[in-house]
Amino acid sequence: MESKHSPKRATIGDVASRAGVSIKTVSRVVNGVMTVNPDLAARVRAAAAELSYRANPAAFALRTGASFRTIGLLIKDLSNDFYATIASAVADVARAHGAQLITAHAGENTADELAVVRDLVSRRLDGLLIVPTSGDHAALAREIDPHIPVVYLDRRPEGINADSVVIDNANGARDAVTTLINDGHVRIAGLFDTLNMPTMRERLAGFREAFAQAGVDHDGRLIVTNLSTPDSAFSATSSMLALESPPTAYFCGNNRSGIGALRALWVHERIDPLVTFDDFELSDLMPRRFSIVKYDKHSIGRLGAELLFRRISGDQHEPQSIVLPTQIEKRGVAK
Amino acid sequence: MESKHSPKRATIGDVASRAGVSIKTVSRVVNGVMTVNPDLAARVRAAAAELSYRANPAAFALRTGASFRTIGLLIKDLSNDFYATIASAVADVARAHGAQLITAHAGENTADELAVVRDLVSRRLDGLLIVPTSGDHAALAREIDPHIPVVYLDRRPEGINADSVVIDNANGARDAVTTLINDGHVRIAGLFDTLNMPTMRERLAGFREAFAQAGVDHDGRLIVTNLSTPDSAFSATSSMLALESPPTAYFCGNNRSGIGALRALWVHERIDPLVTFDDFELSDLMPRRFSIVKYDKHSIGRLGAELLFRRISGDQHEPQSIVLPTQIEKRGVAK
DNA sequence: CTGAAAGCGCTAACAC
DNA sequence: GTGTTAGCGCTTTCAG
Repeated sequence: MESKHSPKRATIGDVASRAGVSIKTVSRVVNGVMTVNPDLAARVRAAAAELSYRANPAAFALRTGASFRTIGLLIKDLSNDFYATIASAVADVARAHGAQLITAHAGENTADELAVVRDLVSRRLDGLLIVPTSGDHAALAREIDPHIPVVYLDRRPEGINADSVVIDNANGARDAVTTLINDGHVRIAGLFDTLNMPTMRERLAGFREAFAQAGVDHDGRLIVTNLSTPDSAFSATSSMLALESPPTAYFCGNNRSGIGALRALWVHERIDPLVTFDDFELSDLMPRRFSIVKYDKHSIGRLGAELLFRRISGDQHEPQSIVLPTQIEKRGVAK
Repeated sequence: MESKHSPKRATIGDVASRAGVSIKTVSRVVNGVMTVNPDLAARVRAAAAELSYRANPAAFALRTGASFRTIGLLIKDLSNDFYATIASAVADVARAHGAQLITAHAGENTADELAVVRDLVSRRLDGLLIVPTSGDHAALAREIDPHIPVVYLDRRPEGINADSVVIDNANGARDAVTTLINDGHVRIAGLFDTLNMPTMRERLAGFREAFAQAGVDHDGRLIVTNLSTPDSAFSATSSMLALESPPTAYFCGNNRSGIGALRALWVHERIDPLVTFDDFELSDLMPRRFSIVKYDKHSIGRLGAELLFRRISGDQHEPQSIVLPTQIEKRGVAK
């Protein structure tokens, strides 16, 4: 993959001979460092412009040992709003530090993810932000050059000591379910995505903890998992509504199941209370009232990137884990 | 066991002396090129692992003239779904070509955008995808190294001859408004964002063209611009509803204004036909029927990136402009 | 204030 | 099959 467009690129030597000066003078002018005779400087600048000279970053980096001022972000998929928001925040922080951001898709399986990490590492980036897809964080860590700082996002790193920024999933779910229990609900449906995701396991754990703390028994048949789309949550909710004694309230582990459940309730003209993890666009316009467990997606990226740049500039403190709090908020409009 | 705080990075020379071979042998093993005595190869690999050796990409690039296998995407903001979808598609194409993607935010003003372009260009990326923010495309083009292929997205490049992928805005708007006219509507509201955006101007032009083609006069007072949020479109629509003779149908230039107008109609319990440019998440769940002018966001990124990689591999054809068609589709659920 | 020469880490020729 | 040497484009001593 070599870009061969037009003739050849001008080097510093070409500029020097065209300007009738030495290479070093060009270097000085280009880098704007040290004083240079204004006459010569002007000649150099003219020559550089005529040849549309651009410094070779590889040569610069090789000689000076400087980095490419680039960090990497490994996420599942940029088309997902959750990851896009994180990437946006990271890109802003990177820019503020004079760096750019490479966003890499982790792909579907662990092997792909490892290959991408390898690629990223081979580029000698200044640092890496990772939202782990595979469960094997140690395998990931093994790929990573010890010289490259890494911050893990959204999943607590397992088996390795590293910086991370995570959401307080268990407590967020527990608090939400507790509000339902306090309102007298016992038959509370729990709709979750696949438990392969650590975040989902934590939310389910919080769900159960709420009952344990309240000393209330919960009917395990009201828990459904592997709901990865609004449609599957719609079906699951519809099925539950057909039960002899249907749930009287709903807790959803993420916005996709929340949206599906909301739609089912709406279609069946039920107004049972529902609380779902995650906010989503237009949640305010949903045609019924419900609650969400909200957190600051943007902060995941921002704080993670700030942690990373602190490491990049030499911070040697013990790795820390930032846990982002959740809030319960009302959404939807009463019709 | 290697130290986690190795002060310096191992070079090929370190590996060579540790393995007791020459530098060249290490190079061969590392690059997997040419046959090497298995014994030596094993020794080299062991030494490389012990020193956790990683090739220096700057030295490699400098020596071989190879690129960093990186393309750039300049967009306004990754937190916007439109751009995130494009970025996602581009990232996938890049990956398929063994490259990674730097996504850069253009910032608020033209100066920022130029600075970012300069940064990107100075990195000698293999190619650049640009969604221009400022109107001055020529100024952008002037910053760009002639060796770097560029593809413009979503806005037709003005004053320069370059590849581009754009949406058929004018025809999409015209067709949509024509359906309303054909249904007998004359007092059709037109809600648009700022006309500083070329896309918005094209959609407004299409709006007007529909009337011209139908030979119908349109009341210009029903056109509102500078609607950048759902809230402002909500207000604008509410005001129109209070007119002596309110509009009987609505056309919205993007999903922001569409959402605001829908909400206003819903609140005021009106069921006048509405068609808006852009799809949006949950459009299927909106509590009333309406139509959208849809196009394939993903294709903007995918086709643009494919065009770019064709240039990168040496395609010298005349620049081409791909115009993506639009479709009118039904959305929302009848209550 | 400017120039000549050395060398960053690596690979491409060419020797052995 | 393996080692030696030169040099990619640049910055950095160190002289002039």
